[in-house]
Amino acid sequence: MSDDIRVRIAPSPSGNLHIGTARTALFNYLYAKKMNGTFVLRIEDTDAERTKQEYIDNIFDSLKALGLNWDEGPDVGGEYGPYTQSERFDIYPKYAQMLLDKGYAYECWCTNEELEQEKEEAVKNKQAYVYSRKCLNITKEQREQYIKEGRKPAIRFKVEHKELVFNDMVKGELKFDTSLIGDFVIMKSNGTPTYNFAVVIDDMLMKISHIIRGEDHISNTPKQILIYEALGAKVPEFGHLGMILAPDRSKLSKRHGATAVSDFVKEGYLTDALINFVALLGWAPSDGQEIKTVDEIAQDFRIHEISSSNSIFEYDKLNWMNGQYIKKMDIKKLTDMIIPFLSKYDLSELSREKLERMVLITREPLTVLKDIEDDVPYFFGKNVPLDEVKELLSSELSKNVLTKFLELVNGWETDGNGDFTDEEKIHNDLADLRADFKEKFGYKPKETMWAIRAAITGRTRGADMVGILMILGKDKVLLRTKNAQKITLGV
RNA sequence: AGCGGUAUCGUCUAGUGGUUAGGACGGGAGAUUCUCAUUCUCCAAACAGGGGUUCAAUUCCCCUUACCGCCGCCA
Repeated sequence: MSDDIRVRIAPSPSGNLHIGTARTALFNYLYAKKMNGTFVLRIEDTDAERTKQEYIDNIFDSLKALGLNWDEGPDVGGEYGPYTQSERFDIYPKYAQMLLDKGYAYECWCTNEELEQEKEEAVKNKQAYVYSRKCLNITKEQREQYIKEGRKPAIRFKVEHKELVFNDMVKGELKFDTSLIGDFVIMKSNGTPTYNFAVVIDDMLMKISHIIRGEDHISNTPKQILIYEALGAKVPEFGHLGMILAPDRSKLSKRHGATAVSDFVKEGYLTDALINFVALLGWAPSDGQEIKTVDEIAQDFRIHEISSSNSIFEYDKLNWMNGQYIKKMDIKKLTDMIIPFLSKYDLSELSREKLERMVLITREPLTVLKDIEDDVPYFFGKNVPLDEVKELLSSELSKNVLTKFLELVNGWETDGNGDFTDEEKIHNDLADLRADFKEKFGYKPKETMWAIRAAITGRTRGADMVGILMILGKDKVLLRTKNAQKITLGV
C-alpha cells in the first residue's frame, strides 16, 4: 500500500448515509484502489446535538453494504487516530494557539449582536459581508475589560489578501481573491473548532493527500489552503465533484423519495446496482460497458476524466439497472434477500427448494425487490380468488381447456408429497394441449394458457406455468382447477 | 447583490479544429415466447444564444442567458 496516496470520506452523523455521500465515498475509494492508496473513514461528529449513534451505525453499515471498505477508521483503527472527531477535541486548541502565536490568527471578542449588526449594514449597502477586523488590534485594556465582563473570545484567522490559485483535479484551475473572504472563525468562543479548521487539522494529521468531495466545498477550499499554508503544512490536492440533483433540479431531498442508502435498500434496491448506478453519474466506462463491479470500475477509473457538471438522479435508469442485477444474481442469495419482502405470506408452506424456484420464475419483471410481494400470492394458500378472471373463465373456451387440463393433471405422476415428478411430461403435455386446441378449435396458444393460468392463479399474467404447477403440487392444482370449473361449467 | 462552477438527445454520457456527433436509460414501431415481463431488431431524439480566432468550429477565446453552489462562532 502506497503511503503517499491517502484519501478519506468524512461524513457527519446527523443523518443516515446519503446517496450523495455514498458517491463521494465511492470516488475516493476508486481513487485509492486505482492508485494503490489508503482509504480513510473519519466521523465528523462535532455537532453533538445532531449526532446520533444510530446514524453512525447506519453510515458504517451502508458503506460496508456498498462494498466501500475503509483501511483506517473508528472501528478498525490506524496510525493516525482517533478517527472520530469528538475524540480529537484536545488537539485543535494547540494548533489554534500556534497560529495565534505566529500572528496568523487573533482573538475576536465581538458578540453575536455586534456581528449581526455588521452583516445588516453590509446587506443594506448591498455589499458582500466581510468581518470588519474590529478586534484585530484591540488594546490590552480592552481585552482586560472584556475578560472582566465574562466574554469569551473566538479565534479568527487573519486572511492575507492575495490571489489564491489552485489546480482542481476535476475542475481545473480555480482562482480566488482572498480579500473577499474576510477573517473567519477557527475556534468558537465555546472552545470547539469550526468545521474549516477541524478538517484541515484532521486531514493534515491524517496525512490526507487528495481531498475528493462535493463542489459545495469549493468556496471552503481557499480558506483551508490558507490554514495549511499558515501551518507550514503541505497542501493536499483537491478534486471537486458535481452535485447530484433531483429530477426537478433541486437538491435531492426526502420529498423526492429515498435519499439514504438504507432507504433504497428497504425498497429493494441492490447495493451493487446502486453503487454501479451512482458511479455512472459523472464517470463513463472506456469500453461502453456500463454494468460493472466496483473493482472493475476502479481499474478503469481516472479522476481527471470525471465530469465536472452536476447530474440528475434519474430513477428510470436505476430501476433498469436494478432489474439487470436481479436477473443475474445468484438465486440462493436473491432468495435470502427477497424473504424479508414476503412477510405477509406464510413461507413455511414452501420448502426452501420451492421458494428458490418461485424466486427464479418470478424475478424477471422485478425492478425492485419489493415488487415481488404483489406477484406471488397464488403460491400461497389452498385456493385463490377468481373474481378478476370470472369473465374469462365463463367462456366456452375455458370450459373445454379446463376439462382437458383436469384430465392431464390426473395423469401426471406424483411423489409422496403430492409433488409432480415428471416436469418434462407436464411441459410437453401443455405444449400438445396448445397445439391440439389450436388445430381443433382455433384457440390461440395464449388463450389456452390463459384459461389454465386463470384457474390456477386467479390472474391472467404471471410466472412460468410449468414452474407454478411444480411448486403447487397436485392437490392444490386439482382443487383450484375444480373450483374454477364451478364457473366454467356454470355450477 | 457578490464570488465560484457548469452547459452535447428528456436523462446519464462518449467524442473531435473537418464525424452520417456514438452509446445507455426512457419513448415509439416490430419480432420471439403460454400471459406479463424478458430478449432481439429498427426509429425518433442533442452540440443553449451571440460574437470572435480560423480555410473550417460542437470542439479554442469573449459576452449573454440558464442552472447549480457558497457567502454561519452548521458541517
